[in-house]
Amino acid sequence: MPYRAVVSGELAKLFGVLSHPIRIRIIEELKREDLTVGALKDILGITHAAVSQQLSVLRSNHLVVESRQGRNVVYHLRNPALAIWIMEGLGFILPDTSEMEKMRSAIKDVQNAWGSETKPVKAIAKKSNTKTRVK
Amino acid sequence: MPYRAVVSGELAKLFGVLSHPIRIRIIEELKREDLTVGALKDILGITHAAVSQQLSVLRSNHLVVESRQGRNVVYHLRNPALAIWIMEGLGFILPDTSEMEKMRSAIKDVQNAWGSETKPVKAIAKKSNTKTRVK
DNA sequence: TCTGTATTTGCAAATGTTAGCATATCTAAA
DNA sequence: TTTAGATATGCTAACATTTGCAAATACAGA
Repeated sequence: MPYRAVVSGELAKLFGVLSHPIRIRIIEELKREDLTVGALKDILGITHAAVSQQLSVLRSNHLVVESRQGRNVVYHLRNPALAIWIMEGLGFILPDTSEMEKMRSAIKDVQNAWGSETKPVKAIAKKSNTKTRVK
Repeated sequence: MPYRAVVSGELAKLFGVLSHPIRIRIIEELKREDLTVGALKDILGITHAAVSQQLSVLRSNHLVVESRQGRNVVYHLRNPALAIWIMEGLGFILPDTSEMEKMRSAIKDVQNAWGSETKPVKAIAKKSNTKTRVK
């Protein structure tokens, strides 16, 4: 039954794609509304190259989909449920005791924020760091 | 509102912990039953050092808990719901067209396997390779 | 229509950092 | 001493980040 190895490998790859704060942030923002590279650059406060590069990772792994709109490229989540699933992962985080309370309140804030900011099923909307290691 | 950065960082760290096939496999096996390092070594077919190393990553991130039993060390999931949540991530995997069908059936197999092998909800019980890159 | 320019995005290379593996050594319990 | 685990070290490969440049498009002017 080698399928276990295959599937755990695919899952690991998915988790690898998500193991970057900027990519998490991008997904978080795309849950609210479809955005261009420029808009994400402003929201996240990073260079366009950084945004584009992280988007290319998400794109090549089919988590986001692009669609050109004139000179802009608008990105949206292929499966919006992804953002919800990601947020559920908060339940498995056990913060360090030092940062415990800060994290607890932060998690609650985000849970509230994500809960209220429901993405309007919308049409063609148009406007507008850190490193993470394991050991 | 810097909490977004804090939380996305914590989430990214969690995903980083899970971005390794062996660690996924370990969680998968620990969902069925608590296991020792030696047992995991046999099941996964890797060296005890490799098992111990990956367990230390899981342990330092509070995903698994150890308990000595004589000369053995038994590991179990801190929160068994973690395994279920991980499996839900399969829904966001879009396999390459080449491997499409193989993956589809593999995913179904695993979903079935995980579905049936339910770990007894038990109380305070006390008993008893590949690399993954993103781009 | 054609041309030049600014805007937006993608892509590639260079550099620094880190994870994973294999091997070996070390510690704890019986 | 033996068995089960944990940890340290060196090597390799992959990742993150920045910088620069190329491609595509829109728009203004002739």
